[in-house]
Amino acid sequence: MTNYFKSLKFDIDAIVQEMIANGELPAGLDCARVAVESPRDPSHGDAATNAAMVLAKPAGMKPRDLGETLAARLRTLDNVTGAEVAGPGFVNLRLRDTFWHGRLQDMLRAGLSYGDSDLGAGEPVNVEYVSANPTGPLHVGHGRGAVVGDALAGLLQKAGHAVTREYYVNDAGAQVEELAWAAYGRYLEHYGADLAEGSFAQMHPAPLQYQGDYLIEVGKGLAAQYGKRLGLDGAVLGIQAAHPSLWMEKVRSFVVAAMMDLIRDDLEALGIRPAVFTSERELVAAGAVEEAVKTLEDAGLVYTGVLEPPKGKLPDDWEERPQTLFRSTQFGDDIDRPLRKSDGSWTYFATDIAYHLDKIRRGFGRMIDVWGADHGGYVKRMEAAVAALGGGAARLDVRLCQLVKLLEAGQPVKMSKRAGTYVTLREMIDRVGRDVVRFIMLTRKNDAQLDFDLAKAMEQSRDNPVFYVQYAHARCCSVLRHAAEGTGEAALQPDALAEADLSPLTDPAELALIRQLAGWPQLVEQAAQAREPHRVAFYLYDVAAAFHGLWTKGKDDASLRFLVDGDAGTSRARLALVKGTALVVASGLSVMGVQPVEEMH
RNA sequence: GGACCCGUAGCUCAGCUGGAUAGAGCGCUGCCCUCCGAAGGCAGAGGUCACAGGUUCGAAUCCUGUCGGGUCCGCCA
Repeated sequence: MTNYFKSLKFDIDAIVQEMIANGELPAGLDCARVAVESPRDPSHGDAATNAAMVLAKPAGMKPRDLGETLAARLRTLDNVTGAEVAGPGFVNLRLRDTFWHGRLQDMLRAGLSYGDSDLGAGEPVNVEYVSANPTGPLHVGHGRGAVVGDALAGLLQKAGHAVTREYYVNDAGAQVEELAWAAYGRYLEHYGADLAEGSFAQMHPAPLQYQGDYLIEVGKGLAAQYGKRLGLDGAVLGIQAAHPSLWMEKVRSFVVAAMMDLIRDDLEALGIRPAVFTSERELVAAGAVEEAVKTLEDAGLVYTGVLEPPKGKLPDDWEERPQTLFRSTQFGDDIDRPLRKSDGSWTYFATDIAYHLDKIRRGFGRMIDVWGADHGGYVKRMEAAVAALGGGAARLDVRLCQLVKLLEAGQPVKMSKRAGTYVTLREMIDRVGRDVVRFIMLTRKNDAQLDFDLAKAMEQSRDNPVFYVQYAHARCCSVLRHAAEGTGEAALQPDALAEADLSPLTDPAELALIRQLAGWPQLVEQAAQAREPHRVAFYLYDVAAAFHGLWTKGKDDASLRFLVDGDAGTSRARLALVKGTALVVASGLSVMGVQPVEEMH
């Protein structure tokens, strides 16, 4: 149990049980709301509990009186040097220095796995993120979803869940068909066709939606694979467009594969590799939608009905008509949602229900989807559908990511595809580096808009959290390198340092740093439960601040330097602290998918 | 008209699922380099936590309403 708050809570629970046995407290007290946390103000001690305030009322006692009784018993614990009642009834605990030295040993022995928790109990969780339509390269908004999803997956993994990272390929539907038209157009152009005239324009009179340059490559690729015979099965096509029934299937799968390669490369540049890619098209072809709808029908949750027209601005082509509806209102949605389009085909919602049923069948009772904020209106119905499919046993948790606003030294970057000022995720990564992208994307909670300043991201100052945290790690490494010249590498291994005599660590700033580091296991659990990976970034910033502060103290007071001339014992104890700091920072960064830096340049 | 998110220092944002005197960075004021990296650190000024009610020992946090900003609202995925 590396989360020391939990072990203190355990001690308090034991005391309460003992008091109940003695008749000092009535039986049947609920200790669930008893909490142990670190006080905001360090002068209040090392840990505080609200036990007296929470239990006072059911016990029929005054909080401060109960607090005094608890405090008296807590003082008898080995690690406790003081327990006082304060404020409305807090019991503040002061812990022996050796207790903190023990925590430092914990982290040295655990290494990078310090903070691993069994909270998740190996429960499988499916985390689906990005899932951008395979119609082009990823943009920076996708990047945020990718980073948040991946870090959340890492966090849940650290908290003890069996995590599967997944990407849903939306390779069915009208958009992909439109993409295929564009690719086919590029293919014809490769052979010199003018799309504005002739058969292509007749068959596809509307302007093409997808005009990215990356499709020129796809057109070339089609030509390389099929020559001039694409769609004509042996006959030579020339530059005239053939009926889509002759080529659509081939072009669609070709262009989707090409786009997915593009996207996979973009993700790879961020160090992200989803373990599972699920194809919408394959699900539909396998009859998964019919099956899912039948499941809902059997549960009596599907009916034919007429929806009220939406309030506010009405779509131009609105007409009232009966349609196939899912009773999502029974699960907290505002209105029931349609499963079929007017042409009888399934809505996207229906196929998405099938997809989530597929996840449930693969053994995931818990699913997390990371979506862009523009899908906000879709959350309730999807969570409702999963609740319906799982019969209460399955749960979907959707996390929305707000927009990323791109800045250049404080000025908004105007993004326009036409003007060529559009910044792709890849360009962003090439410019500032993948670790910087990953870290900055986690410096805001997911449901708040994120300002990403390309210039500031590279700045080397405290204003830039990536730099500040990396700098702390680099400083640790620098001290350890320095020390290694005297003692050799072996003596600086974590296991060796864990055996060191840590009693020289008595300065308040040193103990405060250990306290900060020892909070890592608790932070992992709380952030995982809240599904908020950004907390890791803020935590590491605080750790870095504590470390930089301690470092500079050594400037003013030579006796506080990490390496003290002529005092091998103190130096060794402080090296243990430096190593512990490096380990916790590295452990946190690894959850975020960021590589710790050993030297700054 | 409705749903979801946001409103905390001049600016950008944290706030540990209800705890004590609400925190950090930037900016402002004043300090600290013969010394393991000053790419850092210390101190000061700056707040009716949008507003009004409610819940209780206790609210920035939970509930209701109001105001302001964003996203979205059959047959796009």
